Amino acid sequence: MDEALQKLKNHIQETVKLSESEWDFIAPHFSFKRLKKHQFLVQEGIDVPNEFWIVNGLVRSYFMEENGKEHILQFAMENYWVSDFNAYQNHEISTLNIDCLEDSTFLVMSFEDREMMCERVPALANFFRIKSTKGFIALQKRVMGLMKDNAETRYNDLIEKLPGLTQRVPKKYLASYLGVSRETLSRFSND
Amino acid sequence: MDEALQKLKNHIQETVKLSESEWDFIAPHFSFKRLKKHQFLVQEGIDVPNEFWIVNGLVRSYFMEENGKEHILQFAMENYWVSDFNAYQNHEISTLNIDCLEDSTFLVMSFEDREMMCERVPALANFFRIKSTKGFIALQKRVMGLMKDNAETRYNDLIEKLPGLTQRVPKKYLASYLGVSRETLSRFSND
DNA sequence: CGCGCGATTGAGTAATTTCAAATCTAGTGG
DNA sequence: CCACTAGATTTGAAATTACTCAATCGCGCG
Repeated sequence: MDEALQKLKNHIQETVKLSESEWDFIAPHFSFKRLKKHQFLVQEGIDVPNEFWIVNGLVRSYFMEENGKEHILQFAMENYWVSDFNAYQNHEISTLNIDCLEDSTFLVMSFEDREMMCERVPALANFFRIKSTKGFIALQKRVMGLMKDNAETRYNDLIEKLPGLTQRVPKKYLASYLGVSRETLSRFSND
Repeated sequence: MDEALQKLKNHIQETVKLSESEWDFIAPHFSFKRLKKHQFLVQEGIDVPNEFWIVNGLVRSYFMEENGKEHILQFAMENYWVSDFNAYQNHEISTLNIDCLEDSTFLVMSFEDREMMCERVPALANFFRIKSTKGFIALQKRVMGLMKDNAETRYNDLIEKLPGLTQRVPKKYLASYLGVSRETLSRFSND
């Protein structure tokens, strides 16, 4: 836990400066969570009072169609912030599932604490502002890829952006993230 | 200009509280810009020192493939913030074009001013933090739509989300936004 | 040893694209 | 105000691409 908090402190300070007193104010509002592979961080149909910073491990967030088809929205690992941000921000029930692809550990922050801390610690508001902006930019690139590139190009971009992911997750998950059937992925992924 | 600034003040205050002195500090850092239909706000290959708040009008941001195909990333109108946020945030040259689909007016803010104002006026940092988060959520819904829905469903969702857009822009632009050919759009859009 | 999950391969099908041509429409200049 | 033209839309048909369904293969683990 203490080690995790120290990592988080470093993570935040890569983006903004935090005084010791600011950090001492913030730190107690995080709790620690440990999950095993296949356990859920967020489940469809349930409230989402928290967002999570991944200390260690690997998760996927995905949604299901009525017919049962799964679509992976994101893979997230060490240093990523994850949640169903729509449900979290707007106090709705989740439409996403987030489960662990590996044993994972998290620091947990509630919505109320986040808003309160952002009011009290401007540097933290700036931190999340910049993080959100970068998240927005990353998603925009994803949309551009979906519109411009075929599945094979998107596959190559993915393994370039997250090398090692291929070794950590079954290919069917990569297909689900890329938006193609496993069969199609299988036909052009030659390794 | 003054009228535009007043509108912006209201817009910001829908999300956060701003004192009069805070507003008086912020307001002078915006400039006013007026463009006619077909003129460009942002152009591919050029620096993007500014982001823009749309006072009035309608723009599209789009990117081009090497082969010349255009893909519309966003339609933006009154009250929207637009820019090539990737280029703007990371001081890169633009990969996007943004042009006016109607005569439009804007309030202009530079990157340096934004960062400086967010440091000095925490409420503004919170404003942009929340705006970014909502933008992220909206984009995520777009990605989900692209993965889950066929073009016809995406079309219906679009005209539901932005009614009136159909009357304001040629259908080929809607097709470009949706990620289908105009011919395909034509075959299911019956009005 | 065999079960089960994941990956691959094949064949047929569905959806969308591309190319081409015809039709319609709105804005411009005379 | 009208005629004209460029742009926008529609329609048809062929070609492409990815999907689904089905069968098989491969491998790790109990």
